[in-house]
Amino acid sequence: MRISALARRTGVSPRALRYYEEKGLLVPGRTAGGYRDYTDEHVETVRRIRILLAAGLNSDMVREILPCMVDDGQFLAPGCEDLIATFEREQRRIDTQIAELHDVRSALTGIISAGKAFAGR
DNA sequence: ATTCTGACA
DNA sequence: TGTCAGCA
Repeated sequence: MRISALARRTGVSPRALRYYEEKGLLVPGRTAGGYRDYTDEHVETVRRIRILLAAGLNSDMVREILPCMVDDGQFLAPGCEDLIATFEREQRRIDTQIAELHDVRSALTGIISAGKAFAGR
């Protein structure tokens, strides 16, 4: 199928589909005329890409995890056990990010109270 | 009519 | 990501 068909079947825009290819996430075949040629398998791949992206992972990680996914990521494909370590690093990164957001939040709280004091004069 | 690549008031 | 250009 061509790009517009895959777009309809996945709800993903042709623009995004081409972007996934640019990032090496989705690799379609090419027709003699140079048009991208997708299969039913690609439909499933796009769904997985959406899930991973929605989880906050960047395209580099999606690229490595994609070949390790089975049944929408509930299980890991054999030979991908090493990804667990990567996921744990990801969790630690998220933890530090959460901590940073807490700091920004408190800073805003301070600014807000200062602003109210000013307006209250 | 549709897709492709490249680019961005 | 959208969108427009200039092709095929």
